[in-house]
Amino acid sequence: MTAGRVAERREAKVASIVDAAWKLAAEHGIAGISLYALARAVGMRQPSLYEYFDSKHALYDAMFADGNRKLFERIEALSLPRDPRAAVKKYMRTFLDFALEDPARCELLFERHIPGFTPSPESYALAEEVLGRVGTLLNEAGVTSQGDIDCIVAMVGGLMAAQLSNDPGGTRWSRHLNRLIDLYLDDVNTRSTGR
Amino acid sequence: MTAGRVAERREAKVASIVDAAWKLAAEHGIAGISLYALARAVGMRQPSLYEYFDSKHALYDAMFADGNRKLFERIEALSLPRDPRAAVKKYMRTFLDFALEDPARCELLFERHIPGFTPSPESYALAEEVLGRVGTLLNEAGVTSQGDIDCIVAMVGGLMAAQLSNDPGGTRWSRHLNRLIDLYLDDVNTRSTGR
DNA sequence: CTTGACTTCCTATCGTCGATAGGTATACTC
DNA sequence: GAGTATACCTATCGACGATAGGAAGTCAAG
Repeated sequence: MTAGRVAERREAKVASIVDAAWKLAAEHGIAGISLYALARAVGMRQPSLYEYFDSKHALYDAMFADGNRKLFERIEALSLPRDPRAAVKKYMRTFLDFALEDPARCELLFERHIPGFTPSPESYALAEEVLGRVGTLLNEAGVTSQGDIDCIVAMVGGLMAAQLSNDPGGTRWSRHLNRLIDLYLDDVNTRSTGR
Repeated sequence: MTAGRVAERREAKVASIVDAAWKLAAEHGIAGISLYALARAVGMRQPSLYEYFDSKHALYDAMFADGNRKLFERIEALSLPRDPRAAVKKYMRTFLDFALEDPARCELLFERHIPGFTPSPESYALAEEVLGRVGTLLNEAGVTSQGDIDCIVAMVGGLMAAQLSNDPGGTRWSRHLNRLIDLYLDDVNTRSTGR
């Protein structure tokens, strides 16, 4: 597992390229990254990038994995309240804040903004880990059916997309998050304990 | 206003190009349209398209307007029930069905899938007409605050996006539409008639 | 320390794409 | 019938992602 100097140097370089790519994405949108500009940003010529990524999509895949890893870390660092409903709220709020703080990242991770790009199975596994936790958290809050989980996830996604495309940086949609969660969880409760 | 033979021929040609573009979009995705292929599909060479559209974005703009016009027509043809809640449901269902029946169109009209594309004010006005009707319909159903309208629109959008990207052609998310509308309208009701 | 292999970066070039320049034949107008 | 606008063409541009092939630097084995 110990990398060896070569592999270590290589990994560091890959990481620095991905970092530079995020900066360019923030400036020009996720689809606005040009390999020429990216190469110059890390002191290279464009073809040299192919030493580290087989294609532009491979770069996007690395960014996708990187973004999901950051999200996972932030969620890992969370100390969730005991109350399941409060935990769901905190989790979802953390997710929403993360998504909204970088539109370009959001486009890559949560919208299908790059024509033809599909994350590799390894990268997607990271995304599913985050989604899996939503499932268990919701379970603990009394949400057991997949349909209900789907609805809640879709609602949060809807808030995110609307916020991002109509009022980026604002809170016109995101501020409704907690209320919507309460609304839905109350309904689930009513349905399960005799209506 | 009467077109004259030249303008008439021109309009017909523009319409046929837009139609061909929708076909290509259905095949290769909205971003996968190449002007070369589009030109050949209507029996032209690529530069000749510039006789009808100043740029590719102008083509997208025409498609955006065309799509919204089709949506508006379908909504116009609707005979809405007197019951406001039923009317909202029927309207939203019509919208959702329309959105889901052509993923490529959906990407152009309701997601921001083309890097750098923003519809022209004239084209966007068509979209706002559809959105405006949602507002009045919801008003009649007792939803008066902008925040509530935002939430409902976001929820429907969330269902649409989730359905399209995770289960295109299916109903895993879209089938929850009516229930979600009921849930939210009930809540609005509870809030307004003393809680 | 030297040799040979691997790593890392380069220049040159390709094919595709959107876009422009400039020309020509057809169609309409006076 | 002459002049103009329309509608299409060929040729070419510049930007982009990608490939070919080579040169310098790094590193480990003898």
